[in-house]
Amino acid sequence: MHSREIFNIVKARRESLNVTQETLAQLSGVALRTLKQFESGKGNPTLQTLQKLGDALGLEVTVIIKNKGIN
Amino acid sequence: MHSREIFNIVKARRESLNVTQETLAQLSGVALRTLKQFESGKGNPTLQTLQKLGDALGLEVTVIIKNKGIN
DNA sequence: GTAAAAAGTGCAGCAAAACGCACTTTTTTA
DNA sequence: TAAAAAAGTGCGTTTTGCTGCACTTTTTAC
Repeated sequence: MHSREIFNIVKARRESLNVTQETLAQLSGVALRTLKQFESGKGNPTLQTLQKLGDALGLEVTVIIKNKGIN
Repeated sequence: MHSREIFNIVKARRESLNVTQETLAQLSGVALRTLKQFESGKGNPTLQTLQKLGDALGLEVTVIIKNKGIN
């Protein structure tokens, strides 16, 4: 599970845009409390929630599924 | 939201391995009912649930986040 | 150094993801 | 084509992601 890394990217992006958690919450439709959880490294987000954050931050969120090793 | 496509990949993979929904449920730890929902195109999975299915199917599940357009 | 802004946290409630069960429908196979 | 296996569905329960509120801590700006 690499949700920690995902949250870090979201946070970095938000900061690089000079946007507060509160503003991002409003823009994305994800609750401030939820954002705070994510940025402090907790949580198991749904695809929909990730998508909302990505949309608001101008990020393209894609799930890649590929074979592991030889098949 | 491309969860539909993700579910299709999971289903295709399961079928190519000749594994039933029931067996995949056991192997992955995701409930049979939940799998059925997914494969019939419904649901908004968490990263953890996707990961469980990927693990059981020998698939690598990765979330890619990249900039949209010019930044 | 202090006030304001932003970020982090505990707690409780709600909505929905995940689940189990019983049943029906579709597909497979003998 | 009948029986068995697999897949799909309705419904109720449990679990947990998401939320709001109140508060504390940290960071920023004056």
